[in-house]
Amino acid sequence: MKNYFIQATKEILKGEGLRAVSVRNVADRAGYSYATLYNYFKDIKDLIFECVKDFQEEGEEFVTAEVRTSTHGMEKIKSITKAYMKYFIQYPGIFELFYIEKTINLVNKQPTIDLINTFLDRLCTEEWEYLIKNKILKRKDADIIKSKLRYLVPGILLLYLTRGNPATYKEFINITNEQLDDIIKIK
Amino acid sequence: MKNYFIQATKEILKGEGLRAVSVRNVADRAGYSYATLYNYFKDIKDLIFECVKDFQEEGEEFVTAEVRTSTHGMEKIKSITKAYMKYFIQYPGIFELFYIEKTINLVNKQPTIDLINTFLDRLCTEEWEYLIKNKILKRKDADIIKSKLRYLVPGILLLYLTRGNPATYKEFINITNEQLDDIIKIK
DNA sequence: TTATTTATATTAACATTGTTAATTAAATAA
DNA sequence: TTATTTAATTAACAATGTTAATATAAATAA
Repeated sequence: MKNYFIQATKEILKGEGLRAVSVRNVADRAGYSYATLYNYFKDIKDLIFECVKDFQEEGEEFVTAEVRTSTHGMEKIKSITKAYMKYFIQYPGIFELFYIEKTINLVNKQPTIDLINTFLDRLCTEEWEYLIKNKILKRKDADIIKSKLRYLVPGILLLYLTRGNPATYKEFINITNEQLDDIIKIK
Repeated sequence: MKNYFIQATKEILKGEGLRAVSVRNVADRAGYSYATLYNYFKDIKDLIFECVKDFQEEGEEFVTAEVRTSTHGMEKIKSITKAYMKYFIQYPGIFELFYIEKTINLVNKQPTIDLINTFLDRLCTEEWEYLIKNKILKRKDADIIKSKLRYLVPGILLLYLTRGNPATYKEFINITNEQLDDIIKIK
């Protein structure tokens, strides 16, 4: 039941984006009245944030499919990161939801926020463990790179998606490659 | 005249933040009717974006004051960058305006957007020129560092301000220092 | 100075948002 | 079957942005 509303919200987020999500819009698509929604969600923000978990699973599948052919190594970290970014480029509404939308009750939704904050880290966990196990990298160095990616990746996405910087997708890809190569190369 | 509305908007942005800026709220504070506003601005977004230039000047003054005691060198680039970040931490509403608020008519406001995109670069221009002139750094290396800062800095601010990552201001400062030191050290 | 025109400001109104309270319909328990 | 509980809908309210019609102030022409 809750799920009808969540599915409808997800469709709108992926299609028209965050600003198109309204109580009435969601309810119409779900086939119920807008007031019914309040029997299942505290408010519209609550509903919107319920979508995060689903999108994480979807994003994980997307990334997994994209990097299937990559072989182990630092290059795979790079591939995962690029696939991660590609997912958000494909669905800017999901980027808004993950990184921009103000939560108001940040404390109330901490588990969801934590999920977002560790998303890329989790996608790479397996690969980091491989690299450390095979002595290609020390754990300490891995942590440094992780930390750099954690802030750089949303930064690039933010400027491209909300400020048109760089101006073209091609440049976006070039800059992404440059920056990732620089961070990821073993020193 | 236009200026009354802009001043009012700036006060609200600095105080209560972007979501508190409404046509009626601004007009009340400016001492005029809300409809009067439409004689001077196409819409509310237009008004909001008119504030950017003023905040840039204010931000520049803030940064200049903060780094007054710094001596020339890479450390000064770091100081400028930290002061830049401090300004946004002090006024999260200005960060929203600069990096988050969707413009809708992005093409229409390109000069303003360009202003934002080059803000930090411009604050550092003088110092970069000094470093290159004195052969402390090659222009090419300076450009690489500039590019890294351009994406990293908004990334750190975004995660801290909208996702509470890291959780405390102290950690935020530590991470900022770590990341800046790593980027800025001469290789 | 007075009348007319122009510029400016305000009021009223509408559509769209989120949210809540009152009402109706459906399902379950007696 | 009837009573009670649960779920869904309608109606209503306040706040938002925006526009059109009206009123007022300022400037200009007679």
